[in-house]
Amino acid sequence: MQSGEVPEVVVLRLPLYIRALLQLQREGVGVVSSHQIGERLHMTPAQIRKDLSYFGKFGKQGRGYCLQVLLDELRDILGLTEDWRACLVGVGRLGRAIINYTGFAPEGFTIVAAFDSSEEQVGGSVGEFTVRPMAELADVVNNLGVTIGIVAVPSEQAQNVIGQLVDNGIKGILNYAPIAPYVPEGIVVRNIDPVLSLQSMTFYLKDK
Amino acid sequence: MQSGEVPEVVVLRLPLYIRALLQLQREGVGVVSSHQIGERLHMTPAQIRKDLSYFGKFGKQGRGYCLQVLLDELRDILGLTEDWRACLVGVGRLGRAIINYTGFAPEGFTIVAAFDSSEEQVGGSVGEFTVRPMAELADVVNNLGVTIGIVAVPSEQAQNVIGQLVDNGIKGILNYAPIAPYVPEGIVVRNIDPVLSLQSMTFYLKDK
DNA sequence: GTCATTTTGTTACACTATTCACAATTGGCG
DNA sequence: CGCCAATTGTGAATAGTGTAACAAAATGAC
Repeated sequence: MQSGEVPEVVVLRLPLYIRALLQLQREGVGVVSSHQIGERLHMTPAQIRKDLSYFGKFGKQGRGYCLQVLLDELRDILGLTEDWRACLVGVGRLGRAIINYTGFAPEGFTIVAAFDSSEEQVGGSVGEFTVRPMAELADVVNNLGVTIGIVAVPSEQAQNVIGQLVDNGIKGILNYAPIAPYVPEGIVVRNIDPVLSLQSMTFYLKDK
Repeated sequence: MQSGEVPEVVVLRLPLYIRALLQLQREGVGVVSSHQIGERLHMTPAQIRKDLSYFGKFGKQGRGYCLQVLLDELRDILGLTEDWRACLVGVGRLGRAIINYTGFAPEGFTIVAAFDSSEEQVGGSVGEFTVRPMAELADVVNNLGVTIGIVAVPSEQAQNVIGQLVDNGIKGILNYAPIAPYVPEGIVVRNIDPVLSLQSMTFYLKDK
């Protein structure tokens, strides 16, 4: 299956399906229908079936999907059987919160190094990490097998930092800075931006 | 202009335009073209013009947009001329990070109260706030003019907390818990979920 | 004042995404 | 065994989004 032929919207939904399946699994469900999944996620069953059909046939007519099989397939499709290593850049308030965030590890994402471009931070310790200078980026990428960079620096520095990450071989960027970064073709960016979310929310809240 | 006739994708992009305009303003630009905005955001000028056309005519042919006018118009469209008050529920690690986050205030979003459902947290202090019990929710909504709830509780509690917020008159939810919450018609939800972002990212990173 | 240049707002078109609807199966039950 | 109810996978229909292209208008040069 070539990534190119699967619409990105579909890929973005696959993790939701995994979530729903895990939830149902905890409740003891062993065989699951597109209808049940859709209920959890407030989506139509048709969309779920259509999305899955991009990757193969995983269900049985009249019956549904074997939960465990579908879960494994989805994890495989998304590459979640590997362990993914990330480095953090920026150990200010936000960066420290990200390092202490316990939601990444259970899903197979591990932060293995912390960087900062400010002299004052370098050498200090954050959680279990000693803060490294940006100069050690190449080392870390090559020796610790890091493929993902998490960016938590002020917006003025973010584009520059992202450039450095990419130049040193990072393939994916999780960007917490409020900018629309430029990256070369083939680099994957995901932006986390609660302010944007609030700013679009108010459109629907005003005049009420 | 009815909200109903403006596609949501368009509304989601408006805050980006504001961002780009602010950036250009800081650089001393006074008149701006859709091409310049598009450059900043890596979007086509046509899309920007089309999006703006849902709300009116703000530009001059041959010249572009008066930056300040367009900025004010966009802020008005999104309801960002008001000040928005939010309450936080959940003062664990994540909640504390959100309270200390400095990105909300400059954009007109203020957290005015902090809640927690655990007895141990209630009465304690977080930043400048004394943690309140959920029972005070109605009071706060009515007396402090809170319209937005920020949810930073464990996933098992999230749906329940969101239900309480909605029952007490909250209109918008910024949800940091990894669930797809159910809310009644008319309530606006935005989810912040970095794990989902990473899980869809790896689809494009694997096998490289 | 005229002309070349720029850039908007908008219409028409191409592309993408979602929903519908149904044949094909499956499993359970009497 | 044969029938009923459930549910998949998918092609066709519908709905939604983005892009291209252009007339109209504004500017500035000469």
